[in-house]
Amino acid sequence: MRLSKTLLPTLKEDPVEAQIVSHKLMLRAGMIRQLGAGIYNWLPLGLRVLRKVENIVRQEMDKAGAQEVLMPAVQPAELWQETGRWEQYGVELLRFKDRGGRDFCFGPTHEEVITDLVRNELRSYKQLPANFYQIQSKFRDEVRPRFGIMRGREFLMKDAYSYDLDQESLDNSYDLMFKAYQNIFKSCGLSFRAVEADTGAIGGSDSHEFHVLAESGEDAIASCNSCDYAANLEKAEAGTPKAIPSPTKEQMQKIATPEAKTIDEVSEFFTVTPDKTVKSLLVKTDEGPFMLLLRGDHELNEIKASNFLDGNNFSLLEPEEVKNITGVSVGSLGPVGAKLPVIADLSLANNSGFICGANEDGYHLTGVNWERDLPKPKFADLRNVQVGDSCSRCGSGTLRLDRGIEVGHVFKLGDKYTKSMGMTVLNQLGREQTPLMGCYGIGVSRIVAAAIEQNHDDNGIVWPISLAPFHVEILLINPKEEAAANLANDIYKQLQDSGLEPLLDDRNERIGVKFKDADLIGAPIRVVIGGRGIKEGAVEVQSRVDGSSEKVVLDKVAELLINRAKNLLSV
RNA sequence: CGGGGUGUAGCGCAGUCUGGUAGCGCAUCGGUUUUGGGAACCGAGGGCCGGAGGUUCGAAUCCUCUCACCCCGACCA
Repeated sequence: MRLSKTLLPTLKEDPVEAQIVSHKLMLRAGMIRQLGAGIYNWLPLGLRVLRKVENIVRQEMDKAGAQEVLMPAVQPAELWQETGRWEQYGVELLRFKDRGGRDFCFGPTHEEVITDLVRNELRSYKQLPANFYQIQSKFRDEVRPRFGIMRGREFLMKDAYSYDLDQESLDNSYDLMFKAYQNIFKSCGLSFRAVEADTGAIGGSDSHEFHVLAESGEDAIASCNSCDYAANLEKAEAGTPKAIPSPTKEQMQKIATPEAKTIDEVSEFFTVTPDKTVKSLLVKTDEGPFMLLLRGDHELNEIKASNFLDGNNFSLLEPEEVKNITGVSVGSLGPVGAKLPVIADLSLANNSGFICGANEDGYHLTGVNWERDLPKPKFADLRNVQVGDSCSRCGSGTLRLDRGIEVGHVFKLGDKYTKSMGMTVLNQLGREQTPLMGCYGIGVSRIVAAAIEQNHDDNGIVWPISLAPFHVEILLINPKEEAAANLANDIYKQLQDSGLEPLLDDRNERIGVKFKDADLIGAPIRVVIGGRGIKEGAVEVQSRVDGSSEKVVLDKVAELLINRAKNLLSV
């Protein structure tokens, strides 16, 4: 591609609306432009990268035996009503009516559409297992779109849906996808991690997320330093920490603590570390209010709590509600004498002599013991794991926390959709049987942003070659110098003929501008061609990755560039 | 949905408090000189000052309503 004939509007300054590196760089490098909140135009440079990701995904999906289809973006409400999701899905589902007043939505996902298709077309167990995928624009009316295409409302997604006759076959299909995903992210040149995940409202048994590790990630990932356990913080199981025994066999005492409300204040008041204290939180579900107990230095995991309580509409109570229900302020709540059902985190099971609120404003209890001072409550894993916690899987390792960007998610859905939509096939016995389903998503457009988060420096993007919009950039210092221009054109053509994608900066710009833009755009290899080099009989080949450069004699340049690019591509 | 902020040239902003029909830098176009890390000079074009209504002799500026976008929080297959 010749830069003189390409829309590549680079920006010198950081756009004010961009918060994270990838968003800034995508705007500055002229890859995208915003049209509305969470909605973006893809310019030529950005589209080239997007297509690279798409093709990698397509190749691996095909290799794994999935069949590509293309479903409509616009879907009739009837399908969603069949599975009940028309009501359940909430505000993120963009709904609208057609001319005749019929309800439609812009698809945020396609379980209903694909299941409708296959229930009409698949009749026999002989047609299973089957896996269909598409690469398509989705729309989710995010409450708060942000970070450019990282969390946009319209985005490009690869979604795949598998159908199997039984659990064993589903496990196998899931495994195939899991491996395909590893190949995909590896091919994209990303540093990633597969982690166990909560299945959320979509339901199902097993679920893994694939995360690109990056500081700007919106998710926290816990992983063990000894075994291969890794999980989203939402899901990560807490091991049981060592009991914190009471320093003395003291009796329970009520102490006036007029100024101490928060855990920090209470710990300071009693001059103990926060892990000697217990915090009491009030939550509610449809079933009513509950009191949850956590060690003072621990944090509530609302997903675990919500799953354990098994009610809908889980939420923390507001301070005013707490006061209304218990007659006590938030800062003095405690389990002794509490009239609500109490559930305590596992880490408290063996503790004794702890400090907690006295259920009376301005007072705390010290030296509290289970059974002696209050009945033993139910125990459950309610907290977020912390750095340094022992691993619940292997018991010997400890956990670390990293930030991750979720770029893929695989689920075993079971019969949730096939059953509600009445999909059956005939089995070996000639009986109707409801197949089991799996679904597998990849955020194609998000991968572009994630790749930049992981591959950039102060000057711009440093593409892994598999995603690079161009393999080699040729910087022609002065297009008016005929010898240099001829050489540049000649190299350009040779690169193209060898199947590579070169970018020729043949603009009538000063070399400084070209260098700056080349840094931004981030082609892995570049070559600088000017009159001086031609006179010396050698031009400079540079690496965007490590900034190294070397002089190469003129008649070897094209060959060297081709070999170098192909080497990088084959790794 | 709650809180905060911003809308003035393609981009970044000043002007708004204190009303007199708009300015700076970058970018763009023409010219001259330059040409190995974001050039210099000369000249030029480009604005329903987010929108609607109101106050006023007169509104980017004051008032009312509205729309859009950004940030924090809540929420989140």
